[in-house]
Amino acid sequence: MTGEARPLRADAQRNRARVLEAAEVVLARDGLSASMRTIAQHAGVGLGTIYRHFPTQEALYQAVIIDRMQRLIAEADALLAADDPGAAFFEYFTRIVENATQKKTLADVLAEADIDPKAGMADISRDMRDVIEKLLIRAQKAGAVRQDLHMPELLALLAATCMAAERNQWSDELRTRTLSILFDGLRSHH
Amino acid sequence: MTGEARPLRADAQRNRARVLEAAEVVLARDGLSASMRTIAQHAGVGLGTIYRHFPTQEALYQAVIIDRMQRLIAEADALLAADDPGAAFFEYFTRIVENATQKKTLADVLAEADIDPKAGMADISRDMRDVIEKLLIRAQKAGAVRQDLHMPELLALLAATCMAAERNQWSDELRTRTLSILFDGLRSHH
Amino acid sequence: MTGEARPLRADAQRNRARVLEAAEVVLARDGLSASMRTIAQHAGVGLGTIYRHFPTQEALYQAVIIDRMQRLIAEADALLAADDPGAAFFEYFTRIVENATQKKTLADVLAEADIDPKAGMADISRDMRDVIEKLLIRAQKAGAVRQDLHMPELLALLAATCMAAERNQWSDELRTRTLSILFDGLRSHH
Amino acid sequence: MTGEARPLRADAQRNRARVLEAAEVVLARDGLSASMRTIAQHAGVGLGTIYRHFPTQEALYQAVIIDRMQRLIAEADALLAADDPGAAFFEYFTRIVENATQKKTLADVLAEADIDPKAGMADISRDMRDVIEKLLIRAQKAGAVRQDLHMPELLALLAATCMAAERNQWSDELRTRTLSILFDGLRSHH
DNA sequence: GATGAATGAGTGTTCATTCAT
DNA sequence: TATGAATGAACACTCATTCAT
Repeated sequence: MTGEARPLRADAQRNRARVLEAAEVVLARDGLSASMRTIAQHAGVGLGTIYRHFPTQEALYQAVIIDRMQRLIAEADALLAADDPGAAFFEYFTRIVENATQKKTLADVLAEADIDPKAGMADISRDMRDVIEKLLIRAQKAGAVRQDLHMPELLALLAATCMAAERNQWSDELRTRTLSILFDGLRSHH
Repeated sequence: MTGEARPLRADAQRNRARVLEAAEVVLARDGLSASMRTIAQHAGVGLGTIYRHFPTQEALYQAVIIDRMQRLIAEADALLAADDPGAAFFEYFTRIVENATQKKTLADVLAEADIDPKAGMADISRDMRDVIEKLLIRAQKAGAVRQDLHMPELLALLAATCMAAERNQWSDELRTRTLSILFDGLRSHH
Repeated sequence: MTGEARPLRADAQRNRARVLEAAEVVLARDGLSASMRTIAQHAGVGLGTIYRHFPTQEALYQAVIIDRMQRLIAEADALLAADDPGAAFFEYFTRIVENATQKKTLADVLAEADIDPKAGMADISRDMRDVIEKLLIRAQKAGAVRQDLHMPELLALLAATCMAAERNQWSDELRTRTLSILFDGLRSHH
Repeated sequence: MTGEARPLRADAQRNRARVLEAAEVVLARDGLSASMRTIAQHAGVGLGTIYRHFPTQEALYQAVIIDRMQRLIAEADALLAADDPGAAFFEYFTRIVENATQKKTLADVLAEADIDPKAGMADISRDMRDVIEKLLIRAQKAGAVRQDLHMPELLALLAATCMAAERNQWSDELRTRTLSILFDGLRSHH
């Protein structure tokens, strides 16, 4: 009833979080060959504990991705209110790619954002898509982004960049240089 | 060393080719979950035959990729002699992405072209890299591509586009639109 | 022994009964693949509560069986005082088989009644045996059942019929017809 | 090429037989809790070898049962040509129950013979059924078995007896006595 | 050289049981 | 006392790889 209350439930929440975190780390390290057993060890919990929180390996993976997308989507709010719509747009693009570089596994979802609205992923994908679309429209209205850029190719480029950044562990410098080139293609040619 | 002719050699070559081809098809269809047995069945050979030619699953996959890269590299020759160096450069970029869309599995290697020169892949990756570099330099000299575009970011963008095209099965239209945007970023701003 | 009343004892008894009932239902439905968790859910109690009352899955199953045997044994009392000992004997046999058809899981114990006096089962099995024996002797004295029928083969036939009825879910008609044949074998040939 | 030829194939056949035999033994000993690993160890083969021959645990179990039924069905041929149809009928019934006592696991199928024609079991069950029906009809024509005995109750009684004999490991004496009683019920009352 | 039977480590998943709350 | 979160042994099954034929 107080701030510190409900210790049992708290422990469970804590384990859930530990599993999620471990899954993120192990997935980043081992890729798709990560095993549930390894994740359990990494999280310092029993194998069964994972299954208490996530009924399936796939469910766990989805939860990892959803978790990260939620955080990313939350970051967009501030940018949607930013003074410079163009800067906001490019910053968010950059932020997403940075995130992929660090954490991996995001790309797959972004990849499917425009394509495969599977299971519980559908909603969150749509949310991400919507947020990106809003930033795009604002930036276009401000004349910072070319008018003939539409969502399909924007998502395609975003997904592509994330995948490569994640897979090849782009350095900060490479990311900067690469995005700089890419952004030149997205900007208005007055 | 032997007095006899080598009719079997022809058969062996044939089997090797059959396995390679089957591996390409099955990898494209089943992705990483493709099994050696499936490939053997598809090739119409015994499981052991695969192992005679390729010591390891990984070796087979590498061979598939090398095979495709060789063909892609060969395609570059004509373009290196083309009249319009800019068009040649963009055409080759497009060609590689098309290839990824159709056949899958290429992206991974391209991805690593600038990074992970593992095993026998090193040489062919370097060849590919060289060919691309030559096309780039010609195009830059002709003023068709910006001077400040260097190999790392070019390869990064190429890898990114291939991965996404392969994974998300870009339609012809999406590929055209996406590359059009991207190419605007690569071009010279006079 | 304590100075306090025991209102909780009533709750405990109630939970024990609920678990027992749920176990019967779930065992009938799911057979041996029934899980403790399912039973707990069905009973509307926590998993731990089952273990408070029954230390082991096996103990619970035994309790279910003992419970049912007790009820069956109780039914025998009236028949032991019945006017027609022959009818009483055959009716009880029939009743037991009917019970097996409806509820499942009884057969296994009956099966072991003459054989495996394990754990707390021993007593109740003996009670059941005694009651059957009494009915048999009365029926034999009344000339309704052949003299050379002894307990081992009677129990064997009873167990056999229960198992099959339970496993194959005999219809009422099949049970009637089958027992009719069987009973002809048990009757006296004058 | 001679009687001893084809060693490779022979080995495979041999392993299949070994697995089948081991499965029979282990199933008899451990019941349904028998594990594939245990069977493999018992057979002296690797775990994968079982799966080479039987795609599924269920498939293996079915194969065990089918194997035994085939042998039993083969035994019926001689009896179908016997001089005394009544004796032949009762002998076959006895033979099947004996078999169940020794080997276990047969009962389940017999149980389902009249009921659940699942998968590849259907044919062999039908064969068994047919053979029993032929023996029954001959015995009825010879006046040795009551006319009003029909297949459903005959199969029910056979299944029942097999189950109990198998589960409770009837001694020879118990089997003789029990069947003797039962057969009195099957015979004609002139 | 070609075959495919054999192998067993490894995987995802279930479930009886324990114990902190 | 009741709860259900945690545990991990156990299971069916897959698949890269080896090797006898």
